[in-house]
Amino acid sequence: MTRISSVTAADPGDVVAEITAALHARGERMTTPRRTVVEVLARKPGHLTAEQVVAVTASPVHRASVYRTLDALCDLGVVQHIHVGHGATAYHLVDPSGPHPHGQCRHCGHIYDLPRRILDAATRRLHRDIGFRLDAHHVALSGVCASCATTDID
Amino acid sequence: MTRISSVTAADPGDVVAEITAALHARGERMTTPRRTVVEVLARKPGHLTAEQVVAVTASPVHRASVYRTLDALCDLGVVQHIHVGHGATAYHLVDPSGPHPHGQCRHCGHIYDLPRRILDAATRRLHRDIGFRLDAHHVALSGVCASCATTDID
DNA sequence: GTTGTTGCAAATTGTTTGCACTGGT
DNA sequence: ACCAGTGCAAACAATTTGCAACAAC
Repeated sequence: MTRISSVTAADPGDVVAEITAALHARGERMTTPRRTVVEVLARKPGHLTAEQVVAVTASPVHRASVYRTLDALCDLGVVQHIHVGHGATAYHLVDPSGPHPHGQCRHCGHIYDLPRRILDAATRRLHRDIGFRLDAHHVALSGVCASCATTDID
Repeated sequence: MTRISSVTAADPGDVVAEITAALHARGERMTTPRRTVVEVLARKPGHLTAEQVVAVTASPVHRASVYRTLDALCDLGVVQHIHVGHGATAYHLVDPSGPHPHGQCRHCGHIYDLPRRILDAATRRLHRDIGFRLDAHHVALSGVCASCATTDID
C-alpha cells in the first residue's frame, strides 16, 4: 500500500504516478517541473517552504513555477500548506489519513506535526458557542518545543 | 478603573498616561508619533494592521515609525500582536485580563476574539504528551465565522 | 546635552502576474 | 495542433535597516 507521509519519505515513483493520475483526471498535465517538485516533496520528509523546494531541485525549476505547482497540488488535495506565524508558508504531501495540525517552535523555528485530534474539543466548543467553524490544520500554532523549553528564557 | 480593551474603546488619555509611565520606567520616551499611535489603538476597537494605523493617524507618522512603535509597545506588554495566516500582522491594546486567542474568518477576513480558555485542554495535552508549550494567543486560528458559514461553499 | 526616536530611502523577503514561448497530450 | 504550463522580468505587499537630523528627558 502506498504511503504518502510528511514524516516518512514516500516512494517518489508511486507518488508521481498517483498525482499524475489525479492531474489527468482534471485535464491537467504532469510536466517535468511538476514531477521535479513532487519528487522533492516525496523524498524530503518534513515541511518545506517554496524557496527550500527551489533550492533542492536537481534540475532547476523557476521560483514562479514552484509556487504555481505547489498551488496546483494544494488544489488537487495532495499537498497541505501551512501558514506559519513568522516566515514563509510551508508545504508537504498530505498524510494518507488526511491533514493534521502543526505547531511551530518560536525559538528554533522547527515545525512539528501535532496529534490529529488535539483541537477537537476547541473545534466543537467554538462551533457550538459562537458558530465559528475552526479549520484546525491551516495555520501552525505557536509555542516552544520540548528541546528548546529548557533553554528558553522568554 | 481604567479599561483597556480590544473590543471597547478605551479613554485615550488614560491609556497614554499609563503607557507613558511604563515607557519611562524603562528609560524610554513618549514621543508625538508614539502618542499618536497609542491614541489610534485606544480609539479604534478591534484589530489593526500597521498599515491601517498609518492610514488613520491624524498627524502623519511614517510607516517605519509605526512599525517600530508597535514593536516597542509589544515589548512593553501593552500591545498584543497576532499573526494572521494570510495578510498582515494585527495589533491591539491588551485586555486588562490579559491576552486571548483569535480566529480569522477565511471568507470575510474578519478577526474575532475567542474565549480565553478555548485552547486550555489542547495546551495541557500538548505539554503533557510532547512537551510543546503552546502559546495560545500568538497566531489567529483559521476558520469560517458564523455569518459567513451560511454563504460559504468551500 | 545626551541619546532614544524619527523620517526618509533603500534593501529584504515572500509571493504574484503579464506575456511570449514551449512541451504534454 | 492545441492549450496548459513554463521561464523571465517586473510588480507587489509587508516589513526592516542604515543613517543623518531631531526632540524628549
